[in-house]
Amino acid sequence: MADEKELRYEPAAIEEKWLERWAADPKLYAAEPATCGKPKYYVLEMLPYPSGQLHMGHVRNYAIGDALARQMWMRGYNVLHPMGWDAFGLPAENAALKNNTPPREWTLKNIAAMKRQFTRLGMAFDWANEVTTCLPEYYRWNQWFFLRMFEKGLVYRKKSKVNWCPQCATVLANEQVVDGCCWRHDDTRVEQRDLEQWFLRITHYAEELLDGLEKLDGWPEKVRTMQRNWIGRSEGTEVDFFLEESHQGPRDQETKGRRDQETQGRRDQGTKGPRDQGTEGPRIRVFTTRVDTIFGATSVQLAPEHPLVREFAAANPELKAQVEAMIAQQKAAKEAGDIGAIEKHGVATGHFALNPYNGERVPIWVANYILMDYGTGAIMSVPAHDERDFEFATKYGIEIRQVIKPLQNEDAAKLPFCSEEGVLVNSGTYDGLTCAEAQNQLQKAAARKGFGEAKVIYRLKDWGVSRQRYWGTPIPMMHCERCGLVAVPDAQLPVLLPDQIEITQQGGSPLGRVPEFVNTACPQCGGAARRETDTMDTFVDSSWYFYRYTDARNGEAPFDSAKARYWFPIDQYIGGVEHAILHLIYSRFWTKVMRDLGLVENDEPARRLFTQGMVLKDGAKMSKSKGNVVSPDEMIARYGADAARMYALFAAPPDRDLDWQEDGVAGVSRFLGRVYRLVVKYAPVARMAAGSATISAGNPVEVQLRRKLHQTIAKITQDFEGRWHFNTCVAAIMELVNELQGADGRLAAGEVAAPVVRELLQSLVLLLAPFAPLLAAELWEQLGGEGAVLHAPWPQSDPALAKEDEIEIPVQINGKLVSVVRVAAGSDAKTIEAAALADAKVQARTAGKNMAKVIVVPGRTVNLVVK
RNA sequence: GCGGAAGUGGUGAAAUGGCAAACACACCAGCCUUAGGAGCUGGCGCCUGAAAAGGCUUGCGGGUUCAAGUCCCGCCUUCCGCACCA
Repeated sequence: MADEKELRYEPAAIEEKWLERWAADPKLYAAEPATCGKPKYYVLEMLPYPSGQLHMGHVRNYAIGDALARQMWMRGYNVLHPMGWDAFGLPAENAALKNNTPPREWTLKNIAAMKRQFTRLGMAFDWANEVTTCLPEYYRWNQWFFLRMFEKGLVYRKKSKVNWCPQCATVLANEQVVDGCCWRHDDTRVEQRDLEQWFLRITHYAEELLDGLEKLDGWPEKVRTMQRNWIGRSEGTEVDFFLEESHQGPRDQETKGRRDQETQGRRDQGTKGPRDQGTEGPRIRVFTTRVDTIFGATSVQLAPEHPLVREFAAANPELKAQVEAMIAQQKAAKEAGDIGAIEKHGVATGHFALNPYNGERVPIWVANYILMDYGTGAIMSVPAHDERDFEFATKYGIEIRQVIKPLQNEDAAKLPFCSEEGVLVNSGTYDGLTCAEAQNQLQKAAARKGFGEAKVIYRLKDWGVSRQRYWGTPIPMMHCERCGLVAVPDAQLPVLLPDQIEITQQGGSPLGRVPEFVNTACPQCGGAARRETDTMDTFVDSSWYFYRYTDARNGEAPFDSAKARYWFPIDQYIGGVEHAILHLIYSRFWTKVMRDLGLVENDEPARRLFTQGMVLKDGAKMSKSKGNVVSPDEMIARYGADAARMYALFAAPPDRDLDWQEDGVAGVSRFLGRVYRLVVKYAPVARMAAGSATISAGNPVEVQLRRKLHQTIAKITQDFEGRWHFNTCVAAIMELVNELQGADGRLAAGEVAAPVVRELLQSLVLLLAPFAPLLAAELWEQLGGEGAVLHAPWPQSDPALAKEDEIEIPVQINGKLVSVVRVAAGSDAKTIEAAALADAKVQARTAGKNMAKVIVVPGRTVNLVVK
């Protein structure tokens, strides 16, 4: 036996030794071809942005995935566990500005640095299929997909209001705007500008993206809910209100509007149908989910940007000024991020519209709470049955007419009444119908008479992919003076991003300032053409990178469909919840497009999704400005990679936020030291048993130690399959080690047979391997284990050995714990009851009392109900 | 406002409706020593008590149950997402 005093756990020495060996064996983590005969398992962690430094969030994310990948290898799966770099994006340009380093150089340098960190952490990645999104061999396929989508009509160009960050000098997606500020610059307000933009028609798949969520039961409910809300499906009706032709000049709008309602409102309903007036004339289309309340519509409200408003304003300078003020105020509020807090207000236009169902004349207003980019940008206002309309009508004295009577509490008919639990009143021939019936009939009537239809609308918008930036995938289109918009032919791909470029802080696209890039020949007519200078949103890169991992060196296609068919869907995807909506919805969209192109067969990219919690320090997100950043390099230098990784798994369940405490890392490192000394101390005994030595029945120490071992195996194996509470897995390993250490004297005295020692120590090391792979590799070798620990079979729990033969049963009297009795495991209720009643403490407390009831839960508890 | 998650010792946390606080961190006491950021042993929820012992305890208030941290109802707090979505 080695002298324990001389044994010191030196993580640096052990880890470096094994990292060197692994580096010499690049095939170690390589995925095997489909023909290998093993079941496949694709485990994927979200790829990092190459900022130059891994942070603790990465360490945690990749420690989780690495543990899973390693365990699956040990369980005999063909594992694909790749890694890559989300390498396009703004920081590279910002760095270029700051340090005068070209983005490409800066990015590649960062990648090299982070790859070293990954390697130093002992991550089991298959680098043979590394993907770097900023290289032409990757981004050419972004362009290729863009062209395929263009052919399928999924790409279009539209002038639209965009969020503009003056700091980035670029367009932001809605989702990149946080509280009215840029997501990267939370002190910079986003402005609204009008630009020609490229869009991907993700809304084409809105329904499928929504329905597909039902089947994604391996995804967290939270993520599914967020996506559901993001898609925002809404069933309703579009209805045309007819525009009354008599245009009138400006006047006292408020009082006039009010008087009109009073006289009009009492008019017999339905006498003046849509056929009588204005069927052919101009209309205002509104969207409503409550067409059943249409007889209560006492005004029509338009968004300030509505085209009709512009028309009205053209002839009415006063209105024009008011609307412009409204738009300016809205814009200011949006930029300040307190839209929503803004008070509802509006202006009557002096024009009137006719309710298509009864011809009732209602005033047309412009209101600041109507959104141009949702629905039709116009609503019918029903103050009696909508809270916002109620607030507005109250403020301006617009009539509030109840047309739905509640089914319950009819007396307490407090307005606004917004529930659909009611029947129609004041609604002509529709009186008495339930809301649902009325909606149905009113829709049919509208369709029949040609002034409306049932309609489903979505909150989800098409994906604006244009960016006026340099460091991104060039959009493969050109503008020919003669032919117009022309797609770059496949044969000319990739459209290369020029290397020589001056990065400045000026607005507009940097590519526009590179004549060699911009000036080109039209592939159709050969004449002069200008290349599109927008580049693609980096979410494009991350929407399909995981397919490329299956075939990353393919020069003929984005990937080989046969390979994708084998590996997809991803069995387990792991990443931060901050990507719950954007990245994950775009990825799902891309998968569906690829399926429709015939490239893949799966409908969804990932079967299971896991979102890990954040890593905090002192209860706050780590950030440079707070000065609370913990560097992985420092942790590795002090405690070793194994300790840093294992702490990340031990400190909290993986789905919860984790507060990084260095003392905790030190504790894990001390624990690994105990394991190291224990295993090394008895390794010679274990090695003695090598070969065919069998384990005999065993003495009590052996039985007890093996029991603990097999219980631990069972617990950890189960956790990998279900809950993923790796914190309790590590705790279980600690308990096992504590038990072994407690038996140190017996082990030293040779009371435990060598084959048992071998079983105990080898199994311990195997259980440790997913969490502390470097130490496990060393100890596996010391124990004389065969081959790489990575491919050693995962230990099997023998239930017969794990079983306790005596258990403790708590005894309660009236639900209060009184005593504990020991019985043989598996005892029946009668035996347990007898043991409980025989207990001295129990007898003392029940003496002379009436036993009303005895509840025995075998293996669990006894509860005596005593009066 | 709407939706979701969470609230347990000094700290991170554990607990298929069945002994609350496993496993650690910190702290306290002791041992060892070629003095280390080492190792080993023991203690450690709160209150009363010298002790023995007893009582209390999972954000608050109710409820279901023989039995509730766990299930149900209401409330409070924190965090996250959405937010004038017609």
